[in-house]
Amino acid sequence: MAEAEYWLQHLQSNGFRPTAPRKAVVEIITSSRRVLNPMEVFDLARVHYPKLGLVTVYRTIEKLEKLGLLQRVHLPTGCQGYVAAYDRHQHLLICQKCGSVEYFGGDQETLENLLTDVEKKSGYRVREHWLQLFGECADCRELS
Amino acid sequence: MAEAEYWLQHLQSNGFRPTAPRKAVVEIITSSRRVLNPMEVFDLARVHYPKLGLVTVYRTIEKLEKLGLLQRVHLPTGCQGYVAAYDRHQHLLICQKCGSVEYFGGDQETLENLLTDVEKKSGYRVREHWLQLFGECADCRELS
DNA sequence: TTTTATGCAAAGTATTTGCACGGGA
DNA sequence: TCCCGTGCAAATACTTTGCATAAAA
Repeated sequence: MAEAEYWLQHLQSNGFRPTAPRKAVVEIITSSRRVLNPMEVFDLARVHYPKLGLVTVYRTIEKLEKLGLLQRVHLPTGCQGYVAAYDRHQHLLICQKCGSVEYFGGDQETLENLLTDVEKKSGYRVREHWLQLFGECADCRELS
Repeated sequence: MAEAEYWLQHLQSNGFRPTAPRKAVVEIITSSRRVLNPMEVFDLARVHYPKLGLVTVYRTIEKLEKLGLLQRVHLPTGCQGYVAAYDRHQHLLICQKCGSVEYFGGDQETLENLLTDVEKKSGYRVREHWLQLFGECADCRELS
């Protein structure tokens, strides 16, 4: 639970109190390999902290996102999913079977070449990019 | 308005009637260079067809999306935007100033190399991908 | 003791559904 | 005439806000 500890310290050093409800939310999110939406976080965190309110989940997610700890993820099925942000970019690799999410570094140079190429052809100045890949993770491929 | 005609024929050949409300919706969407959400489509289409109801906009969008004519676009600001689908992929180039959207072909080989590289490193089997670029279009760059 | 955080309830917002009427085939 | 499509109203789902109480500093 080291990651959760770190998040709580991060909250604290930004003037937010590391309370029990926030701890419950943070622990669920940091220990999940999947994208979770607010209701899922609520249901999971409530097991450990039954008094938790859904509103607190929303408010905690909002703060974590602003601090850059949490990243919102857009999926074909919905856009209120969140995962721990290990990168500023949405360079995600999402398993369509088990829902697990991971970041990939990829070949930075290849991607930059692609962006430069598009800039030349289109006349755009590219400032940001989202790249998300969907497929089957190694574990799910083994099982099938 | 050739594109709108084509969409209406497409609707018709799939058993849906080319009615006046649908025509109003289709004309707005096919003539827009920007991503539009259902309410924007409603407001714009209503100018030409005042009796239009918002529900019909939702239902028409749903049909157009299923037929593959319309594609839902996820943006940082929201996920209920739609643009004409000229490609199965979300290879979009979006202007952060004027909101205009275009598709880019890019260098297919470069992208495929990138995906293959990620597959090797991660053990994933990649089935789909989304690539969206955000920046400034040529017109907006000129103006600034 | 002071200030922030919480949970409930209520208010907004966005989207979908039920249904009687209207219009295309 | 028949059936699909429409718009209204109501229902539903999701998210935010107001406020009195509770908990942290």
